[in-house]
Amino acid sequence: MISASRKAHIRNSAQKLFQEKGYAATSMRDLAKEVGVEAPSLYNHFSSKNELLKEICFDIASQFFTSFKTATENQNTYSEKLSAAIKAHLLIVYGNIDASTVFFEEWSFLEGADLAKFKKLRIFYQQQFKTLVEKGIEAKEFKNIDVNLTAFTILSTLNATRELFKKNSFEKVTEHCIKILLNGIKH
Amino acid sequence: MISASRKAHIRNSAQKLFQEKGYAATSMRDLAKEVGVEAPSLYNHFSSKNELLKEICFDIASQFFTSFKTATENQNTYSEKLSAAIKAHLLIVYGNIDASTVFFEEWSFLEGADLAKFKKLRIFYQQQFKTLVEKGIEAKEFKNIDVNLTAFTILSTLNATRELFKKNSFEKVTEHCIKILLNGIKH
DNA sequence: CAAATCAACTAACGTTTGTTAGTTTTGTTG
DNA sequence: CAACAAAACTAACAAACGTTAGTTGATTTG
Repeated sequence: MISASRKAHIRNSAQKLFQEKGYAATSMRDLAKEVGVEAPSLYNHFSSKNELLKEICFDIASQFFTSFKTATENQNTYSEKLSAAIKAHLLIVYGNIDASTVFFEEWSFLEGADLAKFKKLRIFYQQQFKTLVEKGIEAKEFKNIDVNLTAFTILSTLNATRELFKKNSFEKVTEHCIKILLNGIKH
Repeated sequence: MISASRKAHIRNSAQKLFQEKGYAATSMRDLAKEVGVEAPSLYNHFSSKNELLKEICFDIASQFFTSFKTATENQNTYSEKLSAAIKAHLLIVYGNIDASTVFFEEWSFLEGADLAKFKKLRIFYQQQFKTLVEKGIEAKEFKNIDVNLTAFTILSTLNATRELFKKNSFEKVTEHCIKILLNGIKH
């Protein structure tokens, strides 16, 4: 049981509990019990409860960014780019349901500079979707709809899919989201 | 300062704080400070912290149900019924942003029988939207899409609008939601 | 094999938590 | 205005909180 995997195991347990009960309602003793250890032992791996949250949030954030970039850069039309971005986003959610939930629901418990930095990342990610919609409108691929509202709607729909993946396959959910969201905006 | 309005004032403060910081992270002393009183005084009006949450959640739930019913029963087509239901839902959200947020985000902190009852209400409300979509498909007004996924998508989009109302008018958001959501499913 | 590092442990700290008990003040009503 | 009820107060409770200190046993490294 080497150090890296132990740390990862603790983080996985934290993701699970934060997702299940929320950050504030999860105590370090709850987490310790889940890991199978006494609470103070956790501090050999993480300096604080909030650092645990920080690592979870920023790690998955970077996955969303990477996935978005590689998915969109190899597409031609904005319709295709948006489809690819949606699919890429959902792939990360599907593969990291616990962490995604923490990312969407618990980030507000980040503190100080971490919180500020996280907010900026979030806005920037949303901006990427907004830009896609904007350029799609310019290219006459999309209807002339409100860009802010549309980008927001797309992301909030995607974020809600965590719930759907419990009972539906990745393919089915993805297909449905792309269909619903793109039909609403395409010419 | 009569009893009823005092109680309402406490509940409003609780809604605000629960929405802002979450139920678990809001202490009775936080709430007391917001109300302008000492913590034990709150127990003259509510028997526990959880009862406060219960009243908030079930009160707004009944508003959603009433609003849905009166909105849909006077419409002819399923397209119109769904539009009316969306608008009715958004009207409640718009008029009760704090309570709606608590309803959507903090209900899981309900305890025992309240929690079980609330879950049933939630499923039933979702079922109403599902039925609307189902009948719309039967009547050939809507495409032959997955009913569960569609009902879920509609509601999660509507629930996310809390955020939008901070920067956009009721009319603009409502119009946008109806357009996006109905265009995605109409023939 | 000794030295050093790592990761667990127990004990305990100071705070904050929801809540109760008992008392005093405020406001209403006969 | 006296009597009563409503709603505030102070003091305090036991439990749970995040975290620190100091120690012990296991594992890795020179």
